[in-house]
Amino acid sequence: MNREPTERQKFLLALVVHEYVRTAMPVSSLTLVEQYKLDMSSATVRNELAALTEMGYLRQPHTSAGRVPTEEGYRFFVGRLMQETALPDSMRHTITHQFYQMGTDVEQWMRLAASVLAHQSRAASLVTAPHPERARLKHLELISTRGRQVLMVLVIVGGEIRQRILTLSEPVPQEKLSEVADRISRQLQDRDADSIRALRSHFDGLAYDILGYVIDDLYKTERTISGEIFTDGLTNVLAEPEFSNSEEARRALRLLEERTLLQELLARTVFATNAVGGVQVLIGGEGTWEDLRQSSLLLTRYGVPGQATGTLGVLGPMRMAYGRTISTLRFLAGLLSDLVAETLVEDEHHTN
Amino acid sequence: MNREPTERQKFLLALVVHEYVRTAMPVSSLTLVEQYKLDMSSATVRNELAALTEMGYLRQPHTSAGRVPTEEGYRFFVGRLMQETALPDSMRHTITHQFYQMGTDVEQWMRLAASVLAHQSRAASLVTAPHPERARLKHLELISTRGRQVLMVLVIVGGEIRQRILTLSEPVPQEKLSEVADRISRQLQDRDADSIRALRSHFDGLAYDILGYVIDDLYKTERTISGEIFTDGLTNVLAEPEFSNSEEARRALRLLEERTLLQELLARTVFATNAVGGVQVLIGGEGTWEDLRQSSLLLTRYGVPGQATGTLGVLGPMRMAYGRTISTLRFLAGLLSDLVAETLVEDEHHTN
DNA sequence: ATTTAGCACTCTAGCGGGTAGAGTGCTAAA
DNA sequence: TTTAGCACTCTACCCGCTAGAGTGCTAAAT
Repeated sequence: MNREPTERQKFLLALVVHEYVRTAMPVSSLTLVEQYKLDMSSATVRNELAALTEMGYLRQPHTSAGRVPTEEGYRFFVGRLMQETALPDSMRHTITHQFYQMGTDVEQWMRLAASVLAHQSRAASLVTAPHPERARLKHLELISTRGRQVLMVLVIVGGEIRQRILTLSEPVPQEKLSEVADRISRQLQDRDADSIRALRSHFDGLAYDILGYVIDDLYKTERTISGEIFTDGLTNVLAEPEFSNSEEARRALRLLEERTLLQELLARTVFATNAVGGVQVLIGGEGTWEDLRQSSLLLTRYGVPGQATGTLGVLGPMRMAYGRTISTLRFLAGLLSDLVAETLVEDEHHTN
Repeated sequence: MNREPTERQKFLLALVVHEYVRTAMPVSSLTLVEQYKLDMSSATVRNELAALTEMGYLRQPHTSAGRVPTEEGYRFFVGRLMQETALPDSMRHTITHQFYQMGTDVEQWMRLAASVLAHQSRAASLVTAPHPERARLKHLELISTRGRQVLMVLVIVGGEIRQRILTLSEPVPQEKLSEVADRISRQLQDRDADSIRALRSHFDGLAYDILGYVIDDLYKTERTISGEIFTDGLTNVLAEPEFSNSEEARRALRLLEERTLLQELLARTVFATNAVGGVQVLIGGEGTWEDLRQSSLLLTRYGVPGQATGTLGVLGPMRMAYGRTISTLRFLAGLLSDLVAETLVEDEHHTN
């Protein structure tokens, strides 16, 4: 069933996908000939479409309807036929400019990335903040609040900040707290949880206790996929005809709402089937994700591998402008990677 | 058209609302008699329903259909007829317990609040974090990163934390930075932006510069309605029949997605028409909000007025279980207010 | 060996008519 | 004032029909 299509068949398959993405209606042989001024008759096209249908790349909603790509068809298109629609240079510049103008606020970057992705792909986007794979201590601060309660602020290499309220066994004056925090900051700077645990025994009572919380928090930082998942363009997917019945829409949106589902998905998808230049393409849920049966999910990682990475994703109908979406993803991933690299270099420099 | 209904008419109006909320189908006179074992005939009910229709509280989708509440009908119901469905004690305890178990992480509180609200109301919920009306400095930290770049961490009374990267005119060693931060923290603790601005001239070069950023950030904190708006239960509203056509669904969800719209709404709604014990009830967009024509929005504030407050909201179809939703809102607002008050007291105590 | 014109065939979307039933409003009696 | 009874209205649904879109196949043309 899946023998290699001829060149002409591949060409026609690409046209069918393109046309179907554009119109959301089954594509007929005559439409193709007229729309793309093909140098052959509709009968010839019909024969070829019949062959593609035989091979499993197209299907007919019913006997007297045009053709629609199957999941297999989309996969073949994305993997073998698609040419990326490069973003116009002006657009790239505008976007780059926006990011650099935004300063160094990670949260703003994430919102902007989500917004750009949603706009360009006309689908729902999701972005996770860059997340250190090994959380290393950059700075510790202890602030006395009331009695035995202390606010612990943990600055992690890369800029992430964690806060937490501790309850100590007895009240400790601010001077003492500052002194301990300062000692820990200086002596354990740039160390990760494991390393701090090994050195913990060198510290006395209060510092020893505090380090317990620090280690705990560093581990927590490594474990959580990311504090927050930024999304945008949810309403885009509701606008698509395949989600007009709203039951399908719910299925898809549930993913974006239930972070646990999403995290599982992200975790399992790192090793996904269809990858184009670092972009994972999940079409129709790949038979595994019931809720995504009608949808496609594109994912890519950005950042500096081994140090801090995050995820960019687009969720939309299977009938999606893969070319434009993938190249947007790639462009944004590159841009964000540069930004992350720069902040890491800054930290690095500080270390030496 | 709006003369006062008789007692019996009010009673029947309440029944119609109740029944329609339950079934989402037009309510007939016979249904009412049977469902609620009324001590009168369907003909009598019919006469009363006709009167209520005349008054504008009910309408008929077509001649031979049952009755459906109008916006006016819902307003009358909420304002005059509704009895709140108190949450069962066991539920209150469970929820309270969850909050106290969660510790002092504000973000977790918000997520939990959004989740509880969405569940209880079976609609979409939105929650903004408690936000100080006057941002007062609690603690300042300056951390050298690379060359002239410095990470400024601002802890604000109430627990909020802001971070920002500054670029100084020349490199400054960490010791000097710490000393300046420490001096500022000690001397300007608990002061707000205005107060710090007045005292700024007492400080020398570096500290003076830094204070500029501090003042700026404090103002920013006061201006932003809240860093983040937490939502949950978006898929609940998609499940409602009135949103099955997806165009309506988009309109409603757009509000929750576009934070600017939402902020405008929150700002203008503080002075809204229909308020029940602190809960603002916006029915059918009150003629102003085109996107909410089919929806109702319930809002309430929580926190300590004049110090730190936040907003709780529920967005759902006009056909909503107002009783349960409002009492849930009230309960949660009280709970969160207590929590906020406690953290404020802690800070207060620390001050003395 | 392909390509293509021609044509019979199939299936859907849409329309009109016809019907059952739900629910009303009204009238007249209780 | 309530209620039984009934005529009336409107919808939802089913049915059959038709126009048209698009196919697959066959046989001729290249």
